[in-house]
Amino acid sequence: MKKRILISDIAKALGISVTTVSFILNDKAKEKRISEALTKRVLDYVKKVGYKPNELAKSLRTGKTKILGLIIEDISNPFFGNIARLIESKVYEQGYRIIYCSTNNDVDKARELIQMFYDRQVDGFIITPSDGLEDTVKQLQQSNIPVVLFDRYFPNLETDYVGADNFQGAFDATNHLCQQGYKRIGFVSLYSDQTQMKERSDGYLKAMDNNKQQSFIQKVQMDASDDEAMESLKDFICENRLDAVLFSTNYLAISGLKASKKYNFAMPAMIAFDDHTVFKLLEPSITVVSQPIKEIAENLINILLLRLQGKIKATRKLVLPCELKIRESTKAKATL
Amino acid sequence: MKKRILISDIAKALGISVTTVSFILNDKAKEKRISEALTKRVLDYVKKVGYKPNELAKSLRTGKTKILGLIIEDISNPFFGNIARLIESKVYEQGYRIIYCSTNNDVDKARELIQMFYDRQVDGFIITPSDGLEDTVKQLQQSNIPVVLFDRYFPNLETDYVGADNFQGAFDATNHLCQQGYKRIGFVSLYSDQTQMKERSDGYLKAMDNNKQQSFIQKVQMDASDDEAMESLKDFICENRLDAVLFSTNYLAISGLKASKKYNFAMPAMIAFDDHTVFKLLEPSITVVSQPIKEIAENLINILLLRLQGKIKATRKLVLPCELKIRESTKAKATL
DNA sequence: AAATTGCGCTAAAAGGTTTTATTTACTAAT
DNA sequence: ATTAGTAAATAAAACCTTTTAGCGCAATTT
Repeated sequence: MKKRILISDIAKALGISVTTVSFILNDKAKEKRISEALTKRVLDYVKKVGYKPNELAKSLRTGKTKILGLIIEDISNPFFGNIARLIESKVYEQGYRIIYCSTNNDVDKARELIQMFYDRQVDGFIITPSDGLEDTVKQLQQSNIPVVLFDRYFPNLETDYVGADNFQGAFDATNHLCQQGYKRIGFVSLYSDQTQMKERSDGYLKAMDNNKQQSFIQKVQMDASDDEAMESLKDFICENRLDAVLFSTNYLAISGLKASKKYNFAMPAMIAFDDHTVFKLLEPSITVVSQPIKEIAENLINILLLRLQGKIKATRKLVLPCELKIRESTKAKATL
Repeated sequence: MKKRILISDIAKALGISVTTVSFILNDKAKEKRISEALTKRVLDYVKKVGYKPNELAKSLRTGKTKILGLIIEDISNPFFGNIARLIESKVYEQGYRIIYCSTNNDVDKARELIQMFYDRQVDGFIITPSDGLEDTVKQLQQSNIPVVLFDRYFPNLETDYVGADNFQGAFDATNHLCQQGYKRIGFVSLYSDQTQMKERSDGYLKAMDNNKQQSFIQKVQMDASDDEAMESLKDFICENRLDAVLFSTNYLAISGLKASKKYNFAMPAMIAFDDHTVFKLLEPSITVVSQPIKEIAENLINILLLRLQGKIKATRKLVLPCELKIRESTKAKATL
């Protein structure tokens, strides 16, 4: 690791040209009809001295960096953290690297990050777009740089996308609550136009309609503090005398649980969207709608890699099924 | 964002040389005695056309990438996830970017990642070193590239380091358990030579000695599956009839909690090292030794930046105090 | 009058690759 | 004996910056 050795050093040492070495190193020996003897000689020498090409110079010349930009909402949320980890290792096997950043749902920050990654010439993007990022994504597409969205998308923009079946997930969860005999089932969501929220909301409403039940919906500001969220959740649950709640995200569910502790009211039956370590451990354990994290990560990478290789033209939208993991928090309501 | 504009385009458009533009863009206008009029003219034009230099070319020339490598144990552990997020935003303000990767405590992977980052010419490293990484870190130092370790360090290697006062944290926690009247206090750790584990273990032992109590120690294999960990924890707690346990990491504590649920035994009084969302929510809530995450992140960055600017020579080792957050899991034991 | 200094700017090298276009030295065919 | 063709390798351009060294001129100093 002491002093970097260059391709020209190798050429000099072996008494051949830089070009030849480069061809051999880039697996173009056959194509360029370099003799097998020389190929072997070069390869052996390169291995012996441990030469590693300067990736910067390589990227400058080729225009490819082999780095992908991952723009997610919040790396400290286990849902995103786990996806990030899976993506990271998947991509790693393919010789690509990840640069990631969290936007915390701030459009301006998202725009800045994307610009920064663009300046660094990442080869492609995986983005959980925040509200208002449509233009930026469009610009990327126009610059001909592959983008795959996940978790949510823009209805008016043709993009690759991988996500869970939010409608079905919320629908199943709500149905499950109905079947268990709950009568006053609330839904907690965010003030946001993001598609995944809309879909979950639609799933809840559809199931409520099917079961001929009155619906209760509470939205929380995206930038609300934990305390604000807790207070409004307390009011929502208590004032409406809800006997069950579907939370549209795991952190909303956690705010709800904290609220029940802080304000000392009994949490009714509940289901959270997205699993979390907490939920299995609590007493009672919490029923969740679980997204297929692994499949999401795999498909994101696959689609992005295919794009990078120019192997697909039409945009791909992939919607993967959620799984309802039934735990103790939704046991059947004692019938009167 | 359509077609990249180059510095030469600007020079041509304004009828001046590339050099001049470069000087102005790099704040060397005064130093190089470029006239104010011209400086302004260039700056205005650059802003107008939205020119952004090609960072690759810049890095190739200067040898600086303004990218820092962050090598952590596991991005999906909230302790590391939170540190990563804090580091990310801190560093961002200073014009640096982060590339991160998780090692999952695998030395070989760690070595490979570091090599990869080195090849990409990151300007500096922040590393949670896994066992056996000493040589690699030493090589980096010899290559004159700044490295700051955190969470753990190598006693025989002079390096910058930021971490928590693990000894004191474990000592205080153990003392607290003693004061609450517990008599059979166990300590759960890992088979690992990492310093933070040793220090926590020492803190526990010292406190037990001071209180003239028998100590119980159980170690878990680092690569143990969740089930294996759970089983050995069950045995440890039940067979020794422990009335209190200090867990040396948050995920060990979580395994313990899962075990108590799975094997249906009552979890005795407990304290976990490192906080976790779960712990506040559980019934009873869990007392923790909490590391000063924010201070750790800030100091890591500060030290690394000072190094990068060549402003410090002597190595800095910073040990920050932990805080014992007392919750319900360690209420006083009913005296007989 | 000659030498030095200061000013405002620039040509060209350097950084380390990949890739295009070409050369050289053969062999085979006319 | 010349031409054509091909295998094996290479020189040089290109990628886009930063930075070194220096130019031409006017003003000042010796």
